[in-house]
Amino acid sequence: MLHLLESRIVAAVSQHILIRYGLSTPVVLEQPRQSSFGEFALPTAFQLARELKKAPRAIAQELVDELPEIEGIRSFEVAGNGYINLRFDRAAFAAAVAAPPPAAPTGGKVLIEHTSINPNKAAHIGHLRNSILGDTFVRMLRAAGRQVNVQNYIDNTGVQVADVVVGFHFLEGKSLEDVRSLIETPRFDYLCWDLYAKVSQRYATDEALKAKRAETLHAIEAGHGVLAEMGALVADKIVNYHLDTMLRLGIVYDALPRESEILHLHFWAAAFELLKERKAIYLETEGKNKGCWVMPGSAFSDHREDEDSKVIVRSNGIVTYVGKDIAYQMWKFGLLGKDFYYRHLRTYADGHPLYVTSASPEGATPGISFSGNERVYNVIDSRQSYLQDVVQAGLRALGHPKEAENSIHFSYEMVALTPRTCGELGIELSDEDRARPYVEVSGRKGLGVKADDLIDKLIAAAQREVDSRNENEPEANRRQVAETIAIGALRYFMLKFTRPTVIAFDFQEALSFTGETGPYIQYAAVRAAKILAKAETSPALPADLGPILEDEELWQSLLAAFRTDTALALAINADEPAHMARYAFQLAQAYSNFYQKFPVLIETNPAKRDFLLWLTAAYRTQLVRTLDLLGIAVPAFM
RNA sequence: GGGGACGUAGCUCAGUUGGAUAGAGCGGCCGCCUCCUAAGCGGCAGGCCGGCAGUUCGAAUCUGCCCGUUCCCA
Repeated sequence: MLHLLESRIVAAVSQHILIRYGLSTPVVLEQPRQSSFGEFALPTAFQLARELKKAPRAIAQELVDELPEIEGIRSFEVAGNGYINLRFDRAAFAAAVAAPPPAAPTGGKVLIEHTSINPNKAAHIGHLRNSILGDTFVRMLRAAGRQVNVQNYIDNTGVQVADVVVGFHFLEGKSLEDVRSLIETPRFDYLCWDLYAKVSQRYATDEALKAKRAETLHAIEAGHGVLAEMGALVADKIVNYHLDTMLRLGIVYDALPRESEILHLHFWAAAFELLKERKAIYLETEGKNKGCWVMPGSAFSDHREDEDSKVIVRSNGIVTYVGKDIAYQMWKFGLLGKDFYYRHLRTYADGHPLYVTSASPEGATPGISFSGNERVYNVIDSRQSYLQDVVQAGLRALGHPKEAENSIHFSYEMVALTPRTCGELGIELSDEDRARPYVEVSGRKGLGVKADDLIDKLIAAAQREVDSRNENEPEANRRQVAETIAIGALRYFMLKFTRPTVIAFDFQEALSFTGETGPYIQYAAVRAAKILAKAETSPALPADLGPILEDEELWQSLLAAFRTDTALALAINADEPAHMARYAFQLAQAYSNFYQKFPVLIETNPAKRDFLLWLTAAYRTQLVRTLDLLGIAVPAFM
């Protein structure tokens, strides 16, 4: 609604400036710093001042005198040294906001790929940031009417899986049958976590073991033999663990594209031919990269010379990860001329299916494709930005500038640990590390906080709070509420930081449920629900709003309740879920203020009571909706 | 050596794309439950927006050069 009014103002003012001054200055609307200044401010006079060579204030006065009437706006006035402040027609705004128009679907297919954890060990907090960011952005885009598919890429044939197989087979002498029974034991993913760390450490001193690594990797890539079977068993089982962990956070997927199918369906071979044909890569004939197929450095970076070329195919004929990534990215846009087969893997509780890729039509569901997207978001941490640049350059060199433009590296900084938290976890730090602001999580060193452990710890902390406040509620309900609060706390914590900010993870901070946290926002929604449940009447807007809305505080409360669409548009435009999280907190703050100042149920003026109840319902709706965008549910009680 | 990100209150971070008196949470101090849930609300204290120069009517925001932290590529 607010959004609609904004575009109406922008259109009217731009039109006026074009006619009056013959200028097509972009009109910007701001929210005034002080609410007493009005609902919107136009800094347009400042922008015009330069071109018109007149004082901003004089231009502002001219505009105010001459601007036509705009539906929904009560007044314009000059303020400060040239601002134009706008005030709404309050009753009209309330009436319009009570009956909002439905959002229309827009745009083509969008693909978001997130999570993409190596299937060789349990997920950790760094992975949680990835998944929560990706999932939240999916929710935001869908709410804005976009058609979004969600993928979780599975590198089931990579070195990390190979390392765990090396551990089982060569270090511990386990047979295929041993592993087959081992994967059914509880917390197999934790067992792999430790084994992976152990193998990684061992490589440093054990050359013989390290030699087994390449052998194992080749066997897994080829896809047959005992080592390959063992790798498949491990990877499939760990993927299941990851899916379950993410499901605890309400995160689901549409498809799991796997590296094994990218290999077996020869995606790279098709891409290689195209890259050669379009001269995107060339065969190096001298220097250190002699015999390699390389992409010139100038193709992917303004600051690089051609000598800084990136090797795509090594001189021994082995393709690098970037090469395979280019092929895969081409598939995402439907530029490869190849597709996977898709096999049904599981059905989520809401009935929506999850597919995994397959190399043959046997057992596949016909008529499905996740290829051919218009826009692709890859949620990957910022350490990969160099490689993502190369992938993007690959598309450009192949003659697909539009697809390169629509390849978005949705990057974010890592989650590290504070030295204090390392201490709490019993991780020994060097003096050098202790002096650092944060310590990087490392799977190789087994250094990190496992996702499920963190979730369990959060639930336990929430459970203590819930139990102490709600003795009379049945235990099952209290458990349910504790889980909802824990997930709310975790998701909000991961979302409150903007993407380029390194999160120095600290248990004390993450376990806090007061202040700027998920539970604070949930609490606001619960309080509103309680009032609505206790009220005898159902909320309805009273006929005569005039006198009620003259109360400045009430008017500000009403305004604050209806900024969701504007906030969503801004957050999507900035590719920044943190903006949405921030808005959710501000909405909850606005409601908490309203709650404190205006006791609804004891209000004696009937019209005012109706209005307060109606506004409570409005806040409740907006809070639930905004929290849903963040993937946070509202508990039944708190 | 080259490139990216960051530097804002004691701590952790926002800052709507260059606008009015720089904000929030935590921590500290003071206050508010006879009244819809105190996981809440109000108040106070706390700032050379890393430094210097420049662009602009106007800079935390843009440009250049330094200093510091960090990631990546060699």
